[in-house]
Amino acid sequence: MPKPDSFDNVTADDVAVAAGVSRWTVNRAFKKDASISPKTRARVITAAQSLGYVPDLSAAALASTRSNLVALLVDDFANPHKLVMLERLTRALRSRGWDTLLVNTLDREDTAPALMNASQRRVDATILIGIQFDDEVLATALGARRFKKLIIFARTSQNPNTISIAVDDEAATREIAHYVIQKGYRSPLYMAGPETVSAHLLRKETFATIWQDRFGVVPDSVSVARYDAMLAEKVALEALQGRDAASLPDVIVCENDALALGVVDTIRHRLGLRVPEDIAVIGFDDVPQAASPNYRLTTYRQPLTQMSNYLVDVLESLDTTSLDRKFLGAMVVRDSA
Amino acid sequence: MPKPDSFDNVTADDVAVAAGVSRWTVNRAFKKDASISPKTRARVITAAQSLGYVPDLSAAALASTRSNLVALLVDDFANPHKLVMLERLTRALRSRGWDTLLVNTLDREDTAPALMNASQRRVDATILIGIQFDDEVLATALGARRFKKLIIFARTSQNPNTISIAVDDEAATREIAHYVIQKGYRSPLYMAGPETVSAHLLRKETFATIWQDRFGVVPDSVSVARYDAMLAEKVALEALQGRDAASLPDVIVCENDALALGVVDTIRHRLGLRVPEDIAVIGFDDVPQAASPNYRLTTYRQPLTQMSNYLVDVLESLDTTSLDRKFLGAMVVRDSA
DNA sequence: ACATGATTTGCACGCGCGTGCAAACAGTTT
DNA sequence: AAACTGTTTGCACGCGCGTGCAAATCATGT
Repeated sequence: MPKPDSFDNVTADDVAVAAGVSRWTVNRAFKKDASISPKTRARVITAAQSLGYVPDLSAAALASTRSNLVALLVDDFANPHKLVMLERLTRALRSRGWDTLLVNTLDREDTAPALMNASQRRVDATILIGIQFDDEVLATALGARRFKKLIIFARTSQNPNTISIAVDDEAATREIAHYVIQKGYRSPLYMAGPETVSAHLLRKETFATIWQDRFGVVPDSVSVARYDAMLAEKVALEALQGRDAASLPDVIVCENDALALGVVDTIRHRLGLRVPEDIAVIGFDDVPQAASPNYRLTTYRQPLTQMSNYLVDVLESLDTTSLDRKFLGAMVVRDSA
Repeated sequence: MPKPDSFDNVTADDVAVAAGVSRWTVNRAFKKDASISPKTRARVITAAQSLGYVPDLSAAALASTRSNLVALLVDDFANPHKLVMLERLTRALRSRGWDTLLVNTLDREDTAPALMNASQRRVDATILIGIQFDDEVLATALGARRFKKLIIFARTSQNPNTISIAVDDEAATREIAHYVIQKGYRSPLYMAGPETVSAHLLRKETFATIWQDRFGVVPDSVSVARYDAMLAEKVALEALQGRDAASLPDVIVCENDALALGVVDTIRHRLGLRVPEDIAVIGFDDVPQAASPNYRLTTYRQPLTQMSNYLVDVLESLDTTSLDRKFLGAMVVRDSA
């Protein structure tokens, strides 16, 4: 049973004497594109392996201006899509040599401390994939110049000095709206998620605009305080129960799948109606469950892998500090609408 | 647009001159239980705030033997329970001052590099919540003495020099088995997940033993290569289709909810049968969807919050390097069995 | 063999803070 | 006022590596 103090610290110096080179040559051997001859590198690596040496990245971070570390600020854990995002992002980051600090933004008040926390670890960038941050906090963070890069992922931010990498909500919603119209639905209900101040999904507004342009009326809508299927169930029930068949919507367009799944459950199990025959449902994100034979949800898929890889590109570009990049996804038509 | 090089570095020295104290006093002011008078601490904090200073944790980690950082090695992202685990763990860790390095173990071969990677960041502990690591990798890691603590969370490991914090699988399975028996089911099918060498769920073995003791026969079982509802759907279909009613199981006991959800879908949508009338289903974990009106899954809930907090206790206890702690959960009876 | 240019190697200094101890200080007692 | 005790503050040194440049080495041509 090794005692904690027996934790050995093989440093580059140890490897240096073993390989008969200087300490700097040792570190060079572990650095891509470093000026070192293949022979010495091989010798150093061999010596390092026999000693069990690996470079200490936290010392490297201290000495240089880069850490190869990013902070990922997350909340909204009730949304199954978060798991997919986490997987895709960490995969892209790790496979290209970046480490990820996962920060659970505990509640709305914790956003500022969480940002601070990230900066204390010398991260090269802070990525926001939550929904709780607001303009004020963002502005403060940017004002303190503590962040090399502030990246808002999968949401659009109008904030300058901010990098946003997201799906083109307008184009996506246009596609959805046209599908709804083409399928002959005429009394839609839009179910939106929580309102965030600084980073936004333009879905609801876009849908409303398109609908109004076409039919002259603003479609009904409801809003759910969290992206949570169970909450969406409740809200949908409150919005729909007691209505007679004629006054029910013929389609419910949801801001994302988390909401849509709850809506489908309510339609079937609380209202005793059929999807899509009585009420159709459309989601957004194409979470894994959307494909289940139970839901067969018609939805819209974001190119998450592509977006994640682009994010790493941005990390590696030294100068980018402000950007608003949009990606096109694709509709996934199944049976729910 | 602030240039990257304008990234200011307020250090403790700057605060020291501003507050008229030494640099060490500044760092003490930010350290709990440090020997410093309330007055000077207040003065220092004020000066620090006006300068926008926060201690640099990566420098602190370099200078001391502790980093307040843990690595969390994850895979198995198809399992929705992972999201719950991530939330609970990061919440417990962060609210008690620990930061989390999220490492996506890309594939089985990546486990060793991932462990290495964690050690390069000077983490105080490495937590495994994935399922891909095997004995060999673990032994190597432990042999290299690069880890102060190796914690296996939500799985049991017989490996010495390892800390495992998990639910008591035997007790849980016993409870489930007794429920099955008491409800009158007599031809169960056990659906197990992938076999992992080093950390194990004792569920299947326990269930089989209990059943055999009671009825003298080993229950049928199938195994699914990943905790993935879609894959479970397929495996269940292959196992069940073509059988006549008499030879179908009356209950399918699943190693966890990820599998159980897929099984329910198959029973209903591929076989056209009812749950629980034709075939009952039992899961494990109580993932959020298990409560949906669509599934109403009977399952077993692990005390994740309690387990997470205990994990932090272990982190804070300096000497623990080997431990096997088990928690009791509770059955959640719904409609699926 | 010598000169030339290209490649490879070595090094002084600093990144920001922790450790452990010694010096300074404050508060109390006689 | 001196002596004593406990608290608060200051400091030399080191954690392991990167930066940028100078020195050394190598490959090549004449």
